[in-house]
Amino acid sequence: MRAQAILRRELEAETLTPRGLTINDFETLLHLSKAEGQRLRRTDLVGRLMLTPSGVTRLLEGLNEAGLTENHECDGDARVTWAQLTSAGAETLECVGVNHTKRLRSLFRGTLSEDEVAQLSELLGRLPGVGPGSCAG
Amino acid sequence: MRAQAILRRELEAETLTPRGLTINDFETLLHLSKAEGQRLRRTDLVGRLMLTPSGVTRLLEGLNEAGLTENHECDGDARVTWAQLTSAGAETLECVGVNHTKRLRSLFRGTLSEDEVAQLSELLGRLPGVGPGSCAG
DNA sequence: CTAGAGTAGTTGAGCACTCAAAGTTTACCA
DNA sequence: TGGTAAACTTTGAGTGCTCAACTACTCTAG
Repeated sequence: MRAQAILRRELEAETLTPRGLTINDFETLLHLSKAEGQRLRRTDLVGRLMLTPSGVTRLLEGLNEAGLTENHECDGDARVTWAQLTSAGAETLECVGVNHTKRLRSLFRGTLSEDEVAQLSELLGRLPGVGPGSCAG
Repeated sequence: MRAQAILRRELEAETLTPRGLTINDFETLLHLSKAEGQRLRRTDLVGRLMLTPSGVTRLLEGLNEAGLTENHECDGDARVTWAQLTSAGAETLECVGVNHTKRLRSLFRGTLSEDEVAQLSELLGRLPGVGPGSCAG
């Protein structure tokens, strides 16, 4: 638990904070960019980011304000509002993402081999309440 | 990173929150109980809990208020104030600790074998910025 | 013995999140 | 068809932490 806290902080400071982004901001952009139509419902993000619904509301608030995402109504279900990646969002994701994943990899390389990373990922993935694919590497 | 977040929340809700404790409260008590004289300096806790000095100040504020720890001056260095475990603190640690570690173990058992836990711990321990012994098992 | 650097700790402001409660829309079933 | 349960989301209040700036003490070198 502690390991993650410090690693997270380090990564965040490295490339994200200078652009005013948090890890969850970054991962939101990442998830959106991978999603069909580059958009996701709030509930989808709740699952993917492991936040509460209100947490997602606040997160998107900031992202919308920064122009990196947009709200879109859903025809057919007035309850849901899509979070849609804007071109500005895709752009900053590209800039940040390259540095971020580069930094991430370089942190793991040297201490952990390719196999060990896979092993770690497998073990972590088997922990209760945690499905696979919750890692943004 | 996500794995830890949800695991932490689950464990916290299980046995800690009912007593008004957070994970860090618990770990503070644990570290104090293991320390010589059952007391530690603020700086020691900064290292052990991976918090900032101000975080530790706030943490101890609550623990002191609850009567689980006490401040003690240090003869010989007026800068430091010890965080001292009280008997009430030791008592609640005992009550909570049993359930907490029991719950922790049962979460790991079934999904991870003894060897795998050791393996996971070893891999995690090699991550940069993370010394050994940062796990409160 | 004094100036500077270093160490220990606190404080105020702010942030990212949580919980509980609510509003709104949709689905299901008698 | 109407009523109730469920799904999706927001809001207000509160929490645990961080950062930056600060005070207070101690050590070391000249």
